[in-house]
Amino acid sequence: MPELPEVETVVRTLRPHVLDCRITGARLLRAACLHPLSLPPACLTGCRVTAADRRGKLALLRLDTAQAEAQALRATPELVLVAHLRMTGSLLAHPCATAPGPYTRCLLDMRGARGPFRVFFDDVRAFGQLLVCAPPTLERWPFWRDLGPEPLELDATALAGRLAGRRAALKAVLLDQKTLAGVGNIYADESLFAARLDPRRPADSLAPEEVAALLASLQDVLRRAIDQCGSSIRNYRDANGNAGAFQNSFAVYGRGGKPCPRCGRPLHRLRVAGRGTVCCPRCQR
DNA sequence: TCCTCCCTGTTC
DNA sequence: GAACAGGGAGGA
Repeated sequence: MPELPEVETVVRTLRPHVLDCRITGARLLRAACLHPLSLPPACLTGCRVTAADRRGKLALLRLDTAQAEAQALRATPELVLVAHLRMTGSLLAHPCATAPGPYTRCLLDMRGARGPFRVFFDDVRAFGQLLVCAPPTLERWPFWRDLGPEPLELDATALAGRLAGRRAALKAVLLDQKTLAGVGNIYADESLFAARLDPRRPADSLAPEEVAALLASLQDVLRRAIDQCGSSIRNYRDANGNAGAFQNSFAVYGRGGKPCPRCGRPLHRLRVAGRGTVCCPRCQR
């Protein structure tokens, strides 16, 4: 399930493939995977990739339209291709002859200095979405507009401000992309364990030193996960098809019933904010 | 603020 | 053959 570290890894591994390359064709294989605000992917033909970025759990390709085949687009200097991978989405670079698989939802034919190749948007569960649009349209997308700050570019004072007045469970507030952009179930559970905080605590009940501990734990977990190229639970892969390794470092996620790494007592499995949650009732308060 | 739904492969 | 995985939209 691609969260911030997985999307960061996808973007880092995709960037060397696509940067400065031209899109020579685009095929949408499943219409439902296109965001309602999106232009048809075919309009990307002729565009050149100028950047590959990440915002929260979103992967973004920025495109120069100067040589777009669709004449109308040349009035717009830039397009963006936004991919939300949700649960099982992936962006994969393949040789140009590779045929789409059963779960390929969109494919881009590209050409760069090293010749032609393809990028697949694969997604087993079909929860993921693609959005092709001009930057002003992005600002009309409420999810984008309301995204909270990047957790790796935040200080404790700012986090405290974002938790203030939020009476919902701490974990629910961390998963809310308006609070912070990019935290999902894995890294919420792992950082709450590292910070010794009960996921059910009201978010606005944290003392300043607890907020500081939470931010330090979250940033540490995210940085370590990025260093390990993310977590491969089921089918997460980077743009080269390689798995991550951070799943081998989980303290609590997916370890309900197993001994707490800190106190040795069994980890509890519960449901918080409608999500499976693992925590240690003794170590997390 | 919380619940249900979407989607499909895997596990029980 | 049901339960489960879960991010986000939409509704209660």
